[in-house]
Parts: sequence; C-alpha cells; structure tokens
Amino acid sequence: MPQRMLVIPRVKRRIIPHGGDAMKTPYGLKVIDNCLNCPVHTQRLFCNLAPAVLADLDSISSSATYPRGAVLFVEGQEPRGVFIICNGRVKLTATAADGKSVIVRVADAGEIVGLPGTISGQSYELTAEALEPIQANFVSRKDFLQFLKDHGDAALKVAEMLSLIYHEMTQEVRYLGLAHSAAEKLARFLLDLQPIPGKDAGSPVRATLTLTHEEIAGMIGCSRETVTRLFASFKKNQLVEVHGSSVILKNKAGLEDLVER
Amino acid sequence: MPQRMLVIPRVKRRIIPHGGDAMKTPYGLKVIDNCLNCPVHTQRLFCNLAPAVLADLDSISSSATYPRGAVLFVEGQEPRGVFIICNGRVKLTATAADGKSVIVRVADAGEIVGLPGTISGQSYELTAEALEPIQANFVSRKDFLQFLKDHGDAALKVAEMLSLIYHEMTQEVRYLGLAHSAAEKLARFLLDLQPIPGKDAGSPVRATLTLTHEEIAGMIGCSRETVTRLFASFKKNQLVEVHGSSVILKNKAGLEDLVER
DNA sequence: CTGAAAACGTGACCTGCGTCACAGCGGCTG
DNA sequence: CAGCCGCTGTGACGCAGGTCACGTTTTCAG
Repeated sequence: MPQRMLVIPRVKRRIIPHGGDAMKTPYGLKVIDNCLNCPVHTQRLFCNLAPAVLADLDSISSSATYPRGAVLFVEGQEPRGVFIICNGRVKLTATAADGKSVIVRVADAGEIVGLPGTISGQSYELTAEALEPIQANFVSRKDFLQFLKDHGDAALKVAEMLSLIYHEMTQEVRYLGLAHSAAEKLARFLLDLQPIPGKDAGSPVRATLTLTHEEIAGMIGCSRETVTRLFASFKKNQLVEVHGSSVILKNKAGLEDLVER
Repeated sequence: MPQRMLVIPRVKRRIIPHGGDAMKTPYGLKVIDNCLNCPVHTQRLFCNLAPAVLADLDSISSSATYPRGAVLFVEGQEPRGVFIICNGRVKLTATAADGKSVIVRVADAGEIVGLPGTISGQSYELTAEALEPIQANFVSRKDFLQFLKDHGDAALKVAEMLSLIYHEMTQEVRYLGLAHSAAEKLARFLLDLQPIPGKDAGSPVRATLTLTHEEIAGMIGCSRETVTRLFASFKKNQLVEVHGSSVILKNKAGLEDLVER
C-alpha cells in the first residue's frame, strides 16, 4: 500500500453547514480562535478546569483547519501529539496490509484524537482522517505531557476520556465479535445512532447518517454490498426509511429484536 | 442466561505453581502481604512513584485470594472499584445475550482490571474471571478516585495504563475485523504469544499456552472446532509443535506468511 | 452544464466456517 | 478403581456473506 499523503487537499463532499455566525473558512467552517472562548472546551473537554489551566492549554496548542479527507496521522507513526477537534468529525481506522480497514470510532467535536499514543509513547495504532472539513488544535507530545504533569486534575480528566474511548472500542468489539449475522450488526449500528433531538416525544427515531455504505461496512465489519442489501431488506420490512442523509427508524422494536436474539 | 455467582468456589484446573518461597495458600499461591514489598508494584504498576504514595495506596487496598473461575465482576454491574492483580491471570470477556463470548484481553500480574469503569463511572463493560487462582488487591471506586486526585502523578500513570489496555483492545479489533481467514487469526495469535526467554538464540520460538481451544476461539473470534482443526493443519504443515501446554513455533516465517498476505 | 468519478443497487457464484453429532481420552473425585 | 466431566479430535452438511461483474444514480469540479 502506498504511503498516503498526510493531507489530501481534495474536498469532495458537500460542506455540511454549521450553525452560528463565526467567520467562515473556504471549507465552510466557523473558526474558533481561542481555547478559552471555545464552547466545546467548556462544555465537554476539560470541563470544570480552572480558566488558568485552560489558558495554559491554549498557549501550547496551535489551531489549524483541514479539508475533508485530510489525514491527521497514520497508524505506525511516532506519536507527535494530540489533536483536539473543535469542529467536524474524524474517523479512526485500523488498516490491514491489503488495504482492508475497520472504522474503530468516529470522533466528534470536543473529542481528542491521538491520545493513547501520545500518553504511552507507542506509535499511533490507528489512522485519523477528517470526515468533513475540520478545525483542530494540535498540541505536541512534549507540551501535552508537561501540561498533564503540571495539572493533575487535567490528567485525571484525560484518564476519563481514555475510559470513554475505551468504551467505544468495546462497542466495536461487540460488533465484530459477538454478532451472529450482518443484519444484527447493522441493526445495532442504527440503534446506536445519535437521535436528532428535534421532536423527542414522537416514537419514530430520526438520525442523520453522513457515512457511505462503504464506511458503515467498515464499522460493522462486512462488505459494502452486504450493507446495501441489508438496507434494501430493512426498507422492505418497514424497519427503516431513508431520505437523503436522514434515517428514520420506523420500527425500533423490530430492530431491537434483531439485536437481542 | 442464568446470572452467575460472583465467586465460583470450584477449583478444577491443576494449580500452576509459582516460583518463590512465600507462604502458600490452599490454591497454591504465594501471598504478598504488603504493597510496598510487592515486586509487581515496584516493577510495573506504579513504578517511579514515591514510597509515600505507594503507602497511601496500600492503606486503601484490601487483599484477597480467589480460586480459578472466580468472577471479579460482571459486565453491566455498577463499578465498585479496581482490582490490582498481584498474582495469576484474569480474563476479560464481552458476552452476548446468548452466552457467546469474546475474550478481549488477558490481564497478567501487575495489571489493573476494572479501571475504565471505575474512572468513568460507567458500568463495567466486560466480565473479569480468574484464569488461575489469583491474589488481588481491591480498591473501592471512592478511595481510588480520591487517591488519584491527591496524587497527580498517579493519575498520569493511570492514563498510561489505560493507553496500554487500549492498545491491547486494538489488537483484538484487528483479530476480529481485519482478517481474511481463521488461519490468519490463529497465526497472528501464536505470533503474539510471549516467547519463553529460556534459550533466546535458538530460532524455534517456544511459548506456554494455558488456554483451552475454546478460550483461544473466544480470543480470535471463531468456533472451538475451527481452532482444533487449524492446530491439526498447522502441525501437519510443520508450522507448530505442541507438547502439553508448551507450543513451539517451528516455522515462524510460515506463520508470518499467513498473517501478511 | 457537463463529464467523470464516486456511491449505490443487484444478480450469480462459491467457499469458509459454524453447527451438530459423536467418539477417544485424561484426570479429578468420591 | 470406576465413573464422570471437561477437553480434544473429526466427519458431514448447509448457508451467510464475500467476491466479481456490471448497470444505474448521485455528486461535484471546472
């Protein structure tokens, strides 16, 4: 497999517009220019950390935007540091020698990628690629480790984050190891989607699905064709409805049946 | 599936004798009675931590021994705390509703189990069961979190451990997701075994394998019969030799071929 | 708008391995 | 020492889903 470029400049997919009125980049991102103001940080990342600590983090991080398809790092690389995602999503994949790959996790805004490698010093075990145009803060390994040494509470927070991504990884193992059929895996995948909070009382769950069939196949461990076929069969059986990029789980109980059994 | 007892008192397997001249329990363990003296701690666990910190840890941990088959915790339980394994090995499995299970990781002496759940507060995601009679120190969640708050360097160390178990989990995903055949998975499994350090210069690698075919099947994600059949075929093709519980990789290159391709 | 590439849809084929069933075989245990 | 249970070994069978091949639709850059 040829070594891929670190940053693939091609931007293929339609830009997903983000709400808010911040400055727009060529990729349609709103730019966050300061860690202290970043809503993501205060909400999820290092919540409850003192502003002084955040300011410290800000001083060592450098922000950048990347187009869709940009590769933040490749598995096997020496860990250079962590990327704190401000905006957009990043997919983390494990790749085999023949190019076959499994999407282990999709990191959303507010999450950190490259954390385990950076902490342990072992080479990155996954490849990180932007699913959409993203903005991310990079913190070098050296600076980040020093930052954690200086701020014990941040270190604890990092341990918490590691626990969360460990949890997501466990889900992945369940997909790959504990399913009897591809249908079961796809059903579980659909049920795991974040429901759109819009109308919550209504029973048919809606969710947005910005992954291709091929990417879904990577996540649940089957071939692209199987995903296509299963979607067709699910539609026929009134389990789901697909309109563009939004999925409606028409019969949630039916999907749960597929998983439970 | 019936809820299993927390501790299964039956001891079926032959006791694996441990070296050393410490006191022997009914299970054949040598007992370590103090964290400060425990060779495991100083070597791997919280290495480089100040003795005062270790003493603190000692004061909040309670030691116990468990027979083979004892279940330290079950997936889905509220996280009660962590178990620091002093002696013996613990297998961590994810189980499906129908009883099918995947061994995610085997934790050796010096490692901690129950860490992610304890840190994040989410319920244990795996089930921990003693593969052999073990001795372990239990630290309650409350005490452990306080301990980490008090000792920032320990928190960093915990983050490191989490990174390591994350790494092992990644291996598991590779087994389950990126292999073309069961033969490839078994070959990778055999190559991942810890070689016995005895005679290192000799090319045929030796390793001890204290897992049953069924357990191996759980680790690489296939059926017990397939493991048996593959072992037979590997023997026929002069790839491995099995003598009791020790495995000799006669043709390491041949095994690597199976993995690479 | 328009052409090309990516994504989706579907049929045919075939094989790897799960499943079932049962047979030897140690080795605890009473 | 007898009987039982857990582990290993092997054959037969079937099918889920991978793979290939190709057509259609959608996306998007210039």
